[in-house]
Amino acid sequence: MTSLTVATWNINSVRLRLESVLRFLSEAAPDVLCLQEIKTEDANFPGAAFTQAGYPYQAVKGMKAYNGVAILSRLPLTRTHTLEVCARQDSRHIAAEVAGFELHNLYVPAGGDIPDPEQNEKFAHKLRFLDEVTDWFARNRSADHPMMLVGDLNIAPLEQDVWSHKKLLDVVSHTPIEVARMAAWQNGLSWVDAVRHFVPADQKLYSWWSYRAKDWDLADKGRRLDHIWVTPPLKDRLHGADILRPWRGIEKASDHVPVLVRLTVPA
DNA sequence: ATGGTTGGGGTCCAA
Repeated sequence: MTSLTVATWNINSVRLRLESVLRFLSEAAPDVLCLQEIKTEDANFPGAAFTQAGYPYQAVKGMKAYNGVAILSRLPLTRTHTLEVCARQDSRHIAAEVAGFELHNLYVPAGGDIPDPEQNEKFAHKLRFLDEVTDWFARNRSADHPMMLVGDLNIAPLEQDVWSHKKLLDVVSHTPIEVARMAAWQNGLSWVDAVRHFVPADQKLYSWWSYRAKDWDLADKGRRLDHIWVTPPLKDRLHGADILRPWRGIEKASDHVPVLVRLTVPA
């Protein structure tokens, strides 16, 4: 058995932050990196730079200006596919087989500001998106299938996944309605929250801090929006997880930081 | 209670 590291990072423009991604690959040395919000068409994805950095296996689903996801890997990626959730071609999902399991990389819609699907079409879309992916996994996969699901899910489900549970109950990303949707999705295939597997639920954990704070680090009003889940066959192979807060403090930082897990895989 | 910042594309939308 050997160890595999899989990381996920909402990069908020892969072209603007290319040098940061390359430094992350060099310093954290993940075997696989899943990116969200690459904000570029496939033709402009800086794939050659990643190949040169030792990540020749790549799966990219981009679009102009918005969204976009990609998987970079040291190991071969096979059976790559994408889902068009809510019949929109908005590049929010890509999946591939790697190291003997199926890896899904997702960027869930943020959902706008008003936490009411009647008044806010973006929030309605977010809820439909969650229902549709839940249904897709229920129909097409089972809990005994070795899978990992990563990405910016734009929901902070636990009380200690936000800086103030009380103050954020009406804030999109932590409302009971979307937290319930996420629980249904997670319970459907008995997905295990791989980060909380190592960190007790009463301990604060954030992966995102707003750009709008005067001092993000001092105020520390974060939320855990970025997640890594595994199905039961991978659960006992997990041996570590990290949320890399220091990446929020670099020059021209993304508002999200990398999240990673380590697991053993057959040699 | 309000407005605060960022990215991409093109003089505004999404987060």
